[in-house]
Amino acid sequence: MYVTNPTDFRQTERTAFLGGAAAGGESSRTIAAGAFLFREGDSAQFVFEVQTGVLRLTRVLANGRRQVIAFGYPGDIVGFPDGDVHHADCDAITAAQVVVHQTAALKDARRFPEAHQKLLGAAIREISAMQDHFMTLGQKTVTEKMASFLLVLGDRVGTRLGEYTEFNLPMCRSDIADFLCISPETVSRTFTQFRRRNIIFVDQINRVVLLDRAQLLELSEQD
Amino acid sequence: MYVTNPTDFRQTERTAFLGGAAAGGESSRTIAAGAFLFREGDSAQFVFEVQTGVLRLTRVLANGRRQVIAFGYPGDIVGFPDGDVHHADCDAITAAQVVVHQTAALKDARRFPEAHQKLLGAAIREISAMQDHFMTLGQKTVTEKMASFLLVLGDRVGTRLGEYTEFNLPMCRSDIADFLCISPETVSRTFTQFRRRNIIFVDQINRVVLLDRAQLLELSEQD
DNA sequence: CGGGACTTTGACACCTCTCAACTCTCGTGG
DNA sequence: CCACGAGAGTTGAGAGGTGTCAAAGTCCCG
Repeated sequence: MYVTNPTDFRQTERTAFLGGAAAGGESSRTIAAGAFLFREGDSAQFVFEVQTGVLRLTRVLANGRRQVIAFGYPGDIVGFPDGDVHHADCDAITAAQVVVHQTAALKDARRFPEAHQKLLGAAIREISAMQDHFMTLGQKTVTEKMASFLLVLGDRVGTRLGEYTEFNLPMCRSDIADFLCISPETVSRTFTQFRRRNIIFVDQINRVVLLDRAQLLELSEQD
Repeated sequence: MYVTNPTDFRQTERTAFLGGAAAGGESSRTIAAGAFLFREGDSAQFVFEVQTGVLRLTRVLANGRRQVIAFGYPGDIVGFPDGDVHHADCDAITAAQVVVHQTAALKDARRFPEAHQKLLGAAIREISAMQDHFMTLGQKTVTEKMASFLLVLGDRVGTRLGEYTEFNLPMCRSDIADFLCISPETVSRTFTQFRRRNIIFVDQINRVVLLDRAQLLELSEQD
């Protein structure tokens, strides 16, 4: 999950990544909240398709600064290897279920054309989404980043409440901060600012209602 | 080409992307300096492997802000589509030669297992490099970004001059700025700072000699 | 009720951007 | 051969957004 223009995700394939056929030896797996799916440096034997729950991909710089590279929502693929190892940590923000797929399929298009095909599709969509995320990280102000983030989540996981959209924020403020490359304090300040302007409503700390989608859209691309 | 830890590129496959066999209908093509290979919105019929020269991938935000997503150096693949279209502009900074490969191969693993295989490999390496670039954009100061950038270029395209490394910077200052998400003035100031500290030597405006690689390395990861 | 983690809020500093002027390079044309 | 202009790069001054540090508030859970 990257912060992109909301429209981008409408093209995204949401169907189960692996069909019924055992194309490469997939199986299912459950991860408890807080548990790690893999860690940086682990041998990359599998890639994972998120079915339920939310995952978190992170990397840590030598000096301790942390980057949240992506959130893994249902439909996302996580675990594309760097060579033969994972080069990010992946843990579960909420309890999650994933489909496990052997990376062997990555290396043998002849034996697993079906799985291979879909993995390449997923990889290309990932590249596309990451390029969008570059725009967000590099060219946007804090307000624009937060507005984009809320819009994307609303579109991907929101439920309609009349003319409003409501959704959960399972990740903590500092996860959002490290994802958008800003400080947790600034995340908090921006939430407050949005609340004061009646753009969002936050009843519980991780439950958000988008009250004014139009204004959010404007804020997400303002000059 | 992304700004990553120099070590990452040693793993990168440098061999020609397409073997001798006509696996998907490739051909070669020359691009003049300044000419466009494709533009955002163009139907994505081909992906390209850079053989010689340097390409530039850019996107423009609605308000005119520009992001240089990547530089395409020999060995890089550019043009992974977003759906059926390109979602970035690509033009040549210097005259360049590319191998043209039909995107049909992206969609048919059965007919083009060889090409498909290599494309997936390239895509996965691309994802890996982009994740590194996130670290650079989000977590690094201007000095760290510039130091990382110079180190990567030195490793990828530098020639040894005794204990020094020399290379060309075919892109202009504002390209570097838009790639690293900083202002051109700041790029210039950082060059000056590096020159004054005898870390680099700049004889012509786009010819750089790394005098003190150790210090650059330190600057690229300082806390 | 107490402790701890997370969040919010405030004050302040500083890094980087913006704006502006100046310099340098290079190509053109008198 | 020199003057000129255009574009890129450099340098400086000032402003502002965001980070840092610190303290207070909130929530959850034992």
